[in-house]
Amino acid sequence: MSKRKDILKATLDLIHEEGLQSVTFSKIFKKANVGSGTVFNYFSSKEELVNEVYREARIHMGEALLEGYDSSLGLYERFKQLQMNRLKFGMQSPKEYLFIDSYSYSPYISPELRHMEDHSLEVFNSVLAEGQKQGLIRPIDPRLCYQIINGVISSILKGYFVQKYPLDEQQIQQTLEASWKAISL
Amino acid sequence: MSKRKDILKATLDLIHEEGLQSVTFSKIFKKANVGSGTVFNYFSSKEELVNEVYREARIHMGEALLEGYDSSLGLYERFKQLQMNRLKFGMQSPKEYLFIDSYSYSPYISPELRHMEDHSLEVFNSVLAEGQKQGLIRPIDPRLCYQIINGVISSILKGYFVQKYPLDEQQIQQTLEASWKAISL
Amino acid sequence: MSKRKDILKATLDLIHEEGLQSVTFSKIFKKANVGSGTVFNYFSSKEELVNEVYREARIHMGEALLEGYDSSLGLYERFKQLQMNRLKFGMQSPKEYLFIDSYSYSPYISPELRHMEDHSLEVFNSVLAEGQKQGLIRPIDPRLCYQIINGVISSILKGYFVQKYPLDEQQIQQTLEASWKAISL
Amino acid sequence: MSKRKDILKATLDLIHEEGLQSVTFSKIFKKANVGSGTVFNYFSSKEELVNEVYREARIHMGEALLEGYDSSLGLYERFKQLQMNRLKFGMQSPKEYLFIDSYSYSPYISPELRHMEDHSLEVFNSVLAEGQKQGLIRPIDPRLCYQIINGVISSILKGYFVQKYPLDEQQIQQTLEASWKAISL
DNA sequence: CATGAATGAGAATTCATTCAT
DNA sequence: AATGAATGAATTCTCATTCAT
Repeated sequence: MSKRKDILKATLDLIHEEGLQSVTFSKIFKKANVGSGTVFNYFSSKEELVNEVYREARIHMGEALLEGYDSSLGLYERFKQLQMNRLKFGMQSPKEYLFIDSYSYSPYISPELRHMEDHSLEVFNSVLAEGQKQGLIRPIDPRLCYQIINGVISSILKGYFVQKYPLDEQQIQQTLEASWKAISL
Repeated sequence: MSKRKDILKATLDLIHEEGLQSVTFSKIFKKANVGSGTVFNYFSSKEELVNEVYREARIHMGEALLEGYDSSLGLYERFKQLQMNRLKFGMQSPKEYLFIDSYSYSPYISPELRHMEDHSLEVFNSVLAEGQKQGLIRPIDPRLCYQIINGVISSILKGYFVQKYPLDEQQIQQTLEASWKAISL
Repeated sequence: MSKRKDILKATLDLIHEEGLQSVTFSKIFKKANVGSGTVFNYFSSKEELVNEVYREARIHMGEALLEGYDSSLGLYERFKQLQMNRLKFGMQSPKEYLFIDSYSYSPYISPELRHMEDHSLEVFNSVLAEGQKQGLIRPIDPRLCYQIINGVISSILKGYFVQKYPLDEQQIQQTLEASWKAISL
Repeated sequence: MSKRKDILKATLDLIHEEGLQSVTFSKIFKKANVGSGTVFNYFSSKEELVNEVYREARIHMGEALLEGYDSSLGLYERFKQLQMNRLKFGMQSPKEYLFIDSYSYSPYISPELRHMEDHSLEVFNSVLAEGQKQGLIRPIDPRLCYQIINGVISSILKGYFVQKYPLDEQQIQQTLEASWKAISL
């Protein structure tokens, strides 16, 4: 693995373990096993490094959300696939998921990055729009709609992360169903 | 206003504006208009100060959530009241709401505080339990259930905060309804 | 003596002893006997500190140049007084003199400072102008004229500083005379 | 041009533009368009590199000062030739001239280099000595004498470099004359 | 209580230098 | 020779905290 990747990984790990406010370069050097100067060959400052971690996490999540997505399936199937993908991504990549969830609205992340191109978002919106046209989904502002279903997954995952409860197959199904019921007619 | 309150307010404002990781005492002194030594007459360290901000925000929110709550009302009425209170609190006190939402799981906040007594939580749980007994709410793990309805409000508020959309009366109603549909039978 | 003065003095001493390129904050702290943070309460960066050293040296020299200057004296007397003052200042304050001489044209010193108000310069120019009007001084561009007489003193002092020769009364007189002859008719 | 020359040139340029204290290898690499390792094939350290720049500048100046010097000419002619050469060298090679002028007494330049063989100095001294013997030049300590005439040129050049004034033929003549009058009887 | 100058541990960053290719 | 990624010692600078007034 390249030094660059070592550094990005160590940074994400540290953010997850101790919170962004206590991540220092010194901790990053040690965790990534690189010399102190090395980081600065790749990232000109801590802010840039953290933003790059964010960018890569967003790309990773964007891909995961669309995995196995089949536009020829029925609307509800597609909805469930997308939601399931999000839930699974959160369960499998808790560090990335939490980092994105926590810092998407932080001033530390540059606005350009926050609004980076995101194909999965377009797919989500097209599903919601189609559902509303078909009369399956309630006629709510699509952005509101998106926040609702996203919020259900996000909140469930956070409870899971702090071990409030396990997330077995049944509870996963209940969660997906809840997010569907929340917006469907 | 007392110096103590000046300091707490300045701290919350700064956390909101720049994120906890960029809040320094020096910034707090200036914003609160107090001498640098003054803070230490009230708070023994930065961690204690931030935790106190958290504690007061939690107390404030706890009261707001139960405002006008009437246990003699019907179950759905009570549910709506609680959810409306949460949404309204978020809209009226965005700094406190966001701070609580963002840092409740941060290592910077002491575990005791995180689990501080919270009457509103008990009330929520009793409503959910009663709803499940009455067959109005689906038989899901109550903690899951709580996360779901909480997650809807939280997510809607975050979109509102970044001005994705306004929150007028109609959209508020849609949000509350969505949170109810998500868990009701 | 105030900490601020301690720092300025230590900085000037170090520049004189080792040259600007090897002056570090760490050396300044030790020499000035102050904590490392203290410097930054007074000067926001090394550049600012060095510029302040320059500014104070210029003020000091400006005062010294005009010491005992009497506008009612004859022209040659006044010329000699000014030149003597410069020579004496250099001999008595070699660190300040050399620093000004070496860095007045350095990019490290801000242009505003380089062109700071300087009453002594005006006095010099008025003496030169008057001398030219009276036909005592050759009609050369006054700025050229100023550089010539200044250059004689400066160069003599540098030789003196590296102990090429002593500067006793006779040599001082010869120097002053040389600078006069250089521009007089 | 060889890499070695590229490096020496880039170094001199940087010293001129930003001052020795701000010259870093990284800047040299970029300006000279060589890889970072390349410098160390030619110079074992930064100090050695800078000293080599100094040495070459001194050699260059030494040659320029004696250009067209004809020992069979009259004394004043020879004096003027030498002074003119110095002035012309400064005007044509401001970077080298200023570097020599500024750093000849810096601890960064090795003492051996500072006192390197310099035929032009001997020539100067012989002219001054002869002038004194002939009663054309005042009987001043020859080192003082040398500093005086050198100082006039140096100072005039510095004013010219910061564009205080142009140096056209008339002003050049005035400068040479001034340096002669300063020491002549 | 209120203040702010002083502090020094430690964090961010620079930069000369090495070394494998 | 030429390169440039990697290094870590040295440097600049920050910031929570103390303490005398």
